[in-house]
Formats: sequence, structure tokens, C-alpha cells
Amino acid sequence: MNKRVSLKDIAQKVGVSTALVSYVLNNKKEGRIKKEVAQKIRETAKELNYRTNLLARSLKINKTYTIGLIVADIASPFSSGMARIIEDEADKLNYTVIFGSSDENAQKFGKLVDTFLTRQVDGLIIAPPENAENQVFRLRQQGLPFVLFDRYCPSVNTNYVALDNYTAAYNAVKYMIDGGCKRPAIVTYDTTLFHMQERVRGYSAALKLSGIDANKSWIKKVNIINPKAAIEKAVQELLSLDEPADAILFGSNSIAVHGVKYINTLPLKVPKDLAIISFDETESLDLFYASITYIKQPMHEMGQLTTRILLDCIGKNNKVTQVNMQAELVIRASTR
Amino acid sequence: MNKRVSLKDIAQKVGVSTALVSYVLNNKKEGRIKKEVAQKIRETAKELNYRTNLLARSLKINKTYTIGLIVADIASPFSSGMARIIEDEADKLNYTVIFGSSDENAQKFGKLVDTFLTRQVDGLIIAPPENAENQVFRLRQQGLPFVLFDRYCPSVNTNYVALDNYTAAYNAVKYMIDGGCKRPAIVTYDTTLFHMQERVRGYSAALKLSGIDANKSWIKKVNIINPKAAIEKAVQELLSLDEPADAILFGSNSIAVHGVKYINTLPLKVPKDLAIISFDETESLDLFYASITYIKQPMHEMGQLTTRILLDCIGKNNKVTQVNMQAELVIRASTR
DNA sequence: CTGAAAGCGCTTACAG
DNA sequence: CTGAAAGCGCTTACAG
Repeated sequence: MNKRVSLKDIAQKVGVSTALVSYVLNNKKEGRIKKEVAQKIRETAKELNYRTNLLARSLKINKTYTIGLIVADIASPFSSGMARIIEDEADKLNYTVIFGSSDENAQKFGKLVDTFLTRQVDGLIIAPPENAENQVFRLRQQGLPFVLFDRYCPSVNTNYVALDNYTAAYNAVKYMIDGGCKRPAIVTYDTTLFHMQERVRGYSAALKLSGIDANKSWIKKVNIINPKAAIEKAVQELLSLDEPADAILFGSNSIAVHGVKYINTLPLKVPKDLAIISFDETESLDLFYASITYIKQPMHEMGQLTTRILLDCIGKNNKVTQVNMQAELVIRASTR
Repeated sequence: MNKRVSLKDIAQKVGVSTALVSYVLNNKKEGRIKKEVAQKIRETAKELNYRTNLLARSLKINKTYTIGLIVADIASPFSSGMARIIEDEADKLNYTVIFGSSDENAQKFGKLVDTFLTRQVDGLIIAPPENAENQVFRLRQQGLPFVLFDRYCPSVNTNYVALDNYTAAYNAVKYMIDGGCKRPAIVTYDTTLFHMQERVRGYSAALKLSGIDANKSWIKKVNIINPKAAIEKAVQELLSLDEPADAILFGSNSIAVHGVKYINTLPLKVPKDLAIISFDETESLDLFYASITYIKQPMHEMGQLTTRILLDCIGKNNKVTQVNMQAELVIRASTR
């Protein structure tokens, strides 16, 4: 590995102090430095292929221009899509992002927070897993800027950018009911994650306000880990009721994928016998004979906003910004 | 933001030197330090919630325990899947990964390399875009450890982990020919990227060795940016030949997705009228009536190996490791 | 207009 | 067994 060139090398070659070199290269004290000297310094820096040692600078100025991103799993489309948007937005202000996957596990989550703190990130963007309220609370007390996205903890007063999941679910179910469905069901994860509970709450409200008697067996919750079999079972049960469900809201796109693939093996017809709506888009279902109506999150806006709020907070960490974005119901062929 | 506690704070509280604290916390000079003192130092560190300042350490030891990952687009399944595998493997040795997306653009690629070098990464994992040979070559001269994956530049003698694309394509096409196909076509990207050219080379070799007269119009190349329309046109042309193609090898999973979606709108039957094989898996096609036969890359092994080779090289950057992995042809319903 | 010097928070060779 | 001190490569208040 070749020796890196430092400010000192440039200073020696030009015959000035390292201070002066630093000033010139950082465009400080402009106009107060002789043009020729500045010129010469810049030339030499270029010639020697000088590159600032960010480590040293960061140590001195106590700022790393790095943000940490904690998602559930970087390999999932939602997480990696967000990562990309955040990457681009952060890059505009010369921030680099380091990432980690929590696997919906509070302990792994804690380890990641710890790693990122040790690495002196300037801030964090976090999709907190279940049971991480305490850790988020402690983080808040530490004073490091961070913003939650996708999920948030209502008990902790922090920045967040989330979907108005209640309204999104409400509107979706209402739409199905208005379309003639009498027995709408929901299949979602068995979790205490607030954003998921909001979806169920929106579902229930839609039934209530439409005068439909809620039936407990219409709400199916499956374990978030390896849910395939449980989802199939849930759908099967919903369709085997004395009065079978005639509409299903799938609580996430991955649930929808398993659910619809299973439904595809059944003789029933969508949307005539069964209406379907999915939370989030699912390219994987594009070949299903009835294109799936879905709840569209404004991913791009959410990612950008999340990043901007964080960068705003870095340096002047005062206000708390909480955003609940509205979803759009994209109506396609799986609903009437 | 709360003041961080430093070695000095611990040293003062315990009444020893910072050197001693450093030794204890890093488990150096074990056994040569009084047990009680060591104990006391550890307790105090814990009590004050001490966290090493990695910046300072890195500056001193000239090692950041960070690796940079440059992919085409972190939002794509291949890239994010790899990212996840690399994350896990790197974590085992306490490395953190920072990432960036090149968008298949050599200039963006150069900017990312530059950013990562400035951030003093210990090494790089790179999927180089087209026209980046020079940059890879220069990187090689710099002496920073790195390993290419997925693609590589045959003109530069570096570490890489790639698929044996030639054999993979050869076997796939050979399989279709053995199954009775007379006029196999290939739809792939119009690119000078070596790994893609290898796929075409494998395709051509299979025709030749099977005694099939190659027909130039069987090879369709589409632009890598926004290829949807071009792919549909390519498929349409292949099927409109006087003697239409009766088999298609899609050069990537995203090409296959567009291609098969289009084919799904046509009256022809897969695999009777047309056999299909895709490079890489494509969950998006799971609902197609004939499950797609595909060329499976050993993603997990590739990701792990790539990371291990890099970490091996960091610190003792001597040998060059080049790995061409064998793909597996996963035979399903889209071929006879 | 420019430089000497302190200091960010560590590690480690050296001395005792 | 322990500590004083140098140094990693920067930035910046201060002095002239």
C-alpha cells in the first residue's frame, strides 16, 4: 500500500506551513492568502494526488459525515429501495451511509446501534424492530440525532416519518365494502409493532363505520418468521368459514405474495368471489390474472424526507419532526 | 449531544495513566497488570459507559475496520442480496460496510472509489461497471486490497469471484438443444461487460458444438438502460422470423421478467412452442404457468468467498485469488 | 498575509 | 507492574 501524502508533504514541497495548506484546501481565509501561494499549493496537492484524511479531520472537528442506516433486512425490496433513496439524498450533502440489518431482532438492533455509535456516525436512520422502545428511548437521551422511519414508537417523542397506516387500511377496506364486499378479512403479522397494529385498527374501523358486524375469525395473524405455511392456512380458514370471507387485505407485500400464490391454486375467481388488496406493491404478482389493487406508500418522498430531517437535525438538534404520510390506493383488477 | 467519555476520564477517576487503561481495555499485557487495577478500570469503564473512539484508534493504527461495497444499484435484488451476505460475513470479523451504487456508470463509480479511499476503507468489494478497466487498473497500482465480484476485467490481474458464465450459458443452451430445440436464441444486454460477453460466447459455442448453423438474428442485444420496450421488440422479432426461434436464453433475470411478461400475452405455449431459460432466479415469474428453468448462481458462497478473500488480503496483501464458480441449471417447467 | 502550537482521543515503544 | 511521551493527520484560535 503506497504511502499517503499528507498536508505536511505539501507544505514541505511548497515551503509553507501545514496551516496554510489546510486553509487553502478548505477555502478558508480566501482573499487573505497570496494568490500565487494558494495557486502553488493547489497545484502541488493535485500533483501529489493529495486526499484529505477524513479520519483525522473527523477526530478534530467531531463530525464524520456518516449516517447509519438500520433496516430489518437490506436484502428485502422495501429496505433496499429505501437504502437507495437515502444513499442518493445523503450523497447530495456529502454524507456516506453505513448500514446494518436487524432481522427484526431487538438484540441485533442494539448491537448495530452500538457499533454505529462507536463509529461516531453523525446520525441514524432507523426502522426499529419489535421490543426496541427502551433502546430508542435511551438513544433519545444520548442526544444523537436520529429519525425513525416506517415504524415508530408512540411512547417515545422522536422524529419519525411513517405512513398513516390507520387511514390507509381504513380506505382500502372501505373501498372493498363500497364495492359490495360483506365479509372483509385481514391477514397480517402477529406483532406488537405499532404500524402493523394501526393497519388492523384501520381495518376494524372501516367495518364498524360501515355497519358490518366484526367477526373475530376474520382477523388472521401470522408469525413474522417463515410465514408461508401460516399464511396459506389463514387464507384457507378464511375461505372455509360457514360464510367465507369475500375480501382480504394483506398486511404486507410479502404476505400478499404467499397468499395470492395460494389463492392462484384454488378454483375461486378474483375479484368476483374474492377481492384482494395488498399493502405495498408486489412485482412478484404481476403475472396473476387479476392485477392486484394495492396501497402505495410514497417511498421516494418518505426516503428523502427522512434523510432531510436527519441532516437538518445534525448540528442543530432542536425540534422534533413527526410526519404521517398519506398512502394512495392504486386500484387495479383484484377489486370490484 | 452528551459529552463522550474518553480514556482520560477513566484514567483520572481510577488514578492511573491513560496508557494503562488502554492496555487493560484492549487486553494487552495481560497478566502483567495487577488484577485489582485491571478490575477497577474495567468497572469504571462500564460505569461511565465508555466506548472506544474508533476514529482516534483508526488514525493511530491506520486501520478502520471498514470495507466499501460498490454495486450497480443497491435497490436491485442481486446487489442487495449480495450486500446482505457480505454484511453478515464482514460482521463476523467486526468489519462494517459502507456502500454506494454506481448505476453502471464509470464516472459515478470513480467518484465512489474516491469517496471510499478518502474514508480510509481497509478494502473494497466491487462490481465494476462498463469502461472502468482503467480505474480498476489504477486502484490495483495504489495497493489497496480489493476484490471484484460478478464482473471482472480480464485485462487486470486482480482478485475476483465470478461465475463461469461461459459454461453456465453453454450448459443451458446445450440442455435446450438436447431437449429438441432447433433454433435457440439469446436476449441479453448490449454491453462490453466481460461477464455478459461470456454468456453469449457460451451460447454460441453450444450451437456450434451441436452442429447448429448459427443465425445472427438469433442474438438480440438490448440497451441496459430502460430495456423493457427493446426486450419486447426483440422477443417479437425472434418469434416473427421465417423460422421462429423455439428457445430463448434470457441473459439476466430482469430481462427474463420483461420477456416472459410479454410472452404471457401471446398465444404460444411454453415449453411446447418455446423453451425458456433465465439467468438467475426471478420470483417475479412464479405465477407464470410454466415455472422458469434458470441458471442458479451460488450467491451465498460467492458473497462469503468474496468477503473472505478481501479480509485475507487486508494486512497481508500478497497473493491474487481468482475464482470462477460453477452455476447450477435448475430445471423446471419452461424447458422440455 | 503567514506560522507555531495546541489538541482531537487514541496506541505503543521505551524507560524505569 | 506502570507512566511519560511521541505521534497518527488534521483544524483553528492566536500571535505577529
